[in-house]
Amino acid sequence: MTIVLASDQTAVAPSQGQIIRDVLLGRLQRGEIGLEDRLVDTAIAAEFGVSRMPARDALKRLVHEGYLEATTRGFMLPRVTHNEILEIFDLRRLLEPRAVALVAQSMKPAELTALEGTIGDARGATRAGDTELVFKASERFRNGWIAAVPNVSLRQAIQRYMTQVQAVRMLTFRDPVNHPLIVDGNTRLFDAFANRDAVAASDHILRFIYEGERAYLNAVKAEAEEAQQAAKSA
Amino acid sequence: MTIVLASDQTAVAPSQGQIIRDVLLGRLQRGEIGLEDRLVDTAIAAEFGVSRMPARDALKRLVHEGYLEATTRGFMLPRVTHNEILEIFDLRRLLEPRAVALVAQSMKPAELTALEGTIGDARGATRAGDTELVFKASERFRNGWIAAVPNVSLRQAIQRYMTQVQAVRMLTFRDPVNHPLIVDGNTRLFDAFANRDAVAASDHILRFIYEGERAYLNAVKAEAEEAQQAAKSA
DNA sequence: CCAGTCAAAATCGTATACGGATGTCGCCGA
DNA sequence: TCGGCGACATCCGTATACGATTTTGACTGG
Repeated sequence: MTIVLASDQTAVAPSQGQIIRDVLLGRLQRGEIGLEDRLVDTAIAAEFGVSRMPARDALKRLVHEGYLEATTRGFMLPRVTHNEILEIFDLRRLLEPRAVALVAQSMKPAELTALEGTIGDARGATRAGDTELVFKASERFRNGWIAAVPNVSLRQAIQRYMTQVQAVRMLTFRDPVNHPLIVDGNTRLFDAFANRDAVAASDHILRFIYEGERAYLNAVKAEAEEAQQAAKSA
Repeated sequence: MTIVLASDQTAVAPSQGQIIRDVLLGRLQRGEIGLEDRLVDTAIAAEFGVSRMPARDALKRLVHEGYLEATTRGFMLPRVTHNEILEIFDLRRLLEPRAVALVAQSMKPAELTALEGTIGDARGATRAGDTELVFKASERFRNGWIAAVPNVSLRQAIQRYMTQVQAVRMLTFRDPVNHPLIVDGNTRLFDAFANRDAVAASDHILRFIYEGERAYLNAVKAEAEEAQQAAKSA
């Protein structure tokens, strides 16, 4: 897999700010930055051995990309509202069926093989009951097919809300009941890719998104009940 | 109309960079910056009476928003490729039918009245043959309904590609044949809004986008033939 | 012991400065 | 006269520094 930049083909010399931004984005996407963490430019600068400017640059860019939120005291993860999450499910239903259809028609054997590996990993991890690994494998599967979306604008539109999806995903993953649903959904999607069946891919992802929404709503309900129980017992 | 910021409710003190960015964006959207113009941070800084930092900040933000392109020698208008334009038409067909359907169901009387004004302006300008005014009115119509999209995430996804749409629109507007098509399309869409007819709104915008794509392809073909003519006569 | 006030720390936004890369222009030779 | 080469100008990225604002924490008075 070659490194592909956002909009250009020749990467002469990525600036420090760019490098830092990429590293931070990786951490954000891997969930290494918690809701309570505050990212401060001076700290980032010290870590990377540069001045505040490239660090600030990276932070401001991440804010603009929607990955962070600027506060009066450092940069933090944006607080995603319940409503926003429902909006994003709606948006996903518009974009992703077409995206996977295009992928099904254009996927190269090498990409297919890479995806197959993540499916196997997820299956193994589910049997072993390793939540963390199921999560990682499913994330790699998703990132894999998104990277294969041939319509660049469509791909970028999908990637915009990836962090929020990631957050929701982390919530629903806490209930192991959802693990087989996710693995099965991914498997069906993969089979559609392998068969170059664009229609099946669309149908599967749509069903998958609806299932994800239901799982999210269940998780929210469970959390609310839990809070109520705690309040009652106190 | 109250001033609503991108993501927050309280505007304590917009930074210089923010102000400059807004001013430059206005110029870009009004077409005051040509394809050959190079925006340089020192010049911007001098114009606004600040240092390079806020100017650079504004420029980099505009780059990230897709309004500008960073070169080794200043910031310029991005060169949108033919392929990218076709991709965006595809994306529009996915997002905008749903968006206008939601608008049709949720539009407030005040917003409707504002849109009605732009329709009237466009009709008048078409009769008068004033390309510039038709363009402006149609732009205000589009911005008007986009602002009324209740799903914030969906709205932002649409706004992301607005500059590119704007560029294409400017190209197709050069042929007055397209003016009545545009005005009629907007009128049909407006009627659907007025009748709260979500289905009709979806259908109209979809047809409108297809017409837009055809007009774009015709404009490209016409341009190519023109270039050929010029080459032959030379 | 608690509340109010004020000072200090933290952090952001901006200013100024320097080095490096890249494009441009003029000069020189064929 | 035209092409190649080198010095200069331009502009970007980054470093360092300073003032403003907001939060935190301690100190004092009730």
